[in-house]
Amino acid sequence: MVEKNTEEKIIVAAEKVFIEKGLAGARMQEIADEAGINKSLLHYYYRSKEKLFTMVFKIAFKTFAPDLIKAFEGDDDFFVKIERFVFAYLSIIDKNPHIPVFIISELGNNPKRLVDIIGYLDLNVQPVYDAIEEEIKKKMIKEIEPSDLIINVIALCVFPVVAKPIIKNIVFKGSEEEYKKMLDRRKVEAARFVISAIKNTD
Amino acid sequence: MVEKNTEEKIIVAAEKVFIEKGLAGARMQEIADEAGINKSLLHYYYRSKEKLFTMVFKIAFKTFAPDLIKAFEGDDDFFVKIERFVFAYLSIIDKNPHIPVFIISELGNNPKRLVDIIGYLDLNVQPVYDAIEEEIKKKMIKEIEPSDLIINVIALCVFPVVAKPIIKNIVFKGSEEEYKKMLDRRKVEAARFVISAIKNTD
DNA sequence: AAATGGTTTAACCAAATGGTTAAAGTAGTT
DNA sequence: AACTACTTTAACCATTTGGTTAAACCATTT
Repeated sequence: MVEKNTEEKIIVAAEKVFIEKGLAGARMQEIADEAGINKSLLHYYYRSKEKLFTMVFKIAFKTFAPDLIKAFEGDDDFFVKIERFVFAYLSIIDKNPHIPVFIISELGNNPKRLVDIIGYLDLNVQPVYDAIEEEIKKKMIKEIEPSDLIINVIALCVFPVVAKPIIKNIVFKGSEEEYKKMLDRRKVEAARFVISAIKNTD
Repeated sequence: MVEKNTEEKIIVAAEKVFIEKGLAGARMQEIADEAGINKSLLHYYYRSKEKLFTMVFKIAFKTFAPDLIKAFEGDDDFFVKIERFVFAYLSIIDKNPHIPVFIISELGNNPKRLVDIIGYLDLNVQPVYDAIEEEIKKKMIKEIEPSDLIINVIALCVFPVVAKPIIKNIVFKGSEEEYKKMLDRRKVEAARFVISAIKNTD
């Protein structure tokens, strides 16, 4: 048991409830219960549901904005960079498997929310674009739109987790074990798949 | 204006509202308004919100369960099958871009819902597995777990749509046009990417 | 003309919900 | 001892929400 102050306890509880039920489905009482406090105190710290939600959402989003830029700087081989990124990103997802669905759901209900957040994080994808274009110029990889490549890499990481119920039940006939094995395999195989797709064979 | 009976009008209206707001966020009054009827009549046809939602969800899910089996039967070249599937599936998504997020969201909130549905649709993925394994045996494609390949193909189709707000705002800096161009490109490029990844070069 | 099934109106209800208020208690600080 | 910040209790409130009921209306069919 780690001692936590009330503010933190509330955030942790709110995260849990919001991620599980969404903004509309979550109840302030449930968040208070989960935090082991009462509703009055909850409102004492965070004036409204909307404000509390916004905090939680921002935290969740920050956790998941992949640090693409960081992964792609440095002198390492481009393919090694991809391998490292996929492994790192899938490891984060492993630890927080419900966050991607949460973000996608709430952004689906209210895409405007993102506009506020973008300001806080400075996400400049240009360096990654440049790195990809350089590899193309050097004929190390095939011609591809940089944005397409980025989207593909992230898709191969995120989709298996957001579609878990479907994949687990239809592809793996309900086996949690088979599903987990697939996710684990993917930490290496997703990068292999991508590299194999773009590597130049001239 | 096509004349519709009330039952249909309700389903159409319910689809719209549920997809937009989710189960918890949708209001029966709003559905009634959208259908141009009153709440009494709404309950006259569909006794409860939950029942109406279940109907809508099943319809949405059916629309989106990709007909993998159909796409992979026949004598055509395996790579042509992939190309055809990707094109067809992305075209369906084009026409109903909000359904994937809807399914993922609601399944995230209540994964049990899927178990009911699976009975209705007979989804046997075995033939697709077999087809993939045969290609591997014939050394036409590289070694890959069939389930991984299936997941990858669908990920490359679905993810760009479910993550639209993020992709549009971060990758394409808010440009709807650039985003749409990417989706269109993908109808051909996603298959190219996959084929390039798995084609054997021995 | 009577019966039928769909439709409207409008009032109604119980429960839930986000949020408030006020008064009292507690622990540490000055 | 007084002050401060945090915490609890518990009552309270306005609004919303899913759902019901009953009476009347209307068009078609019998």
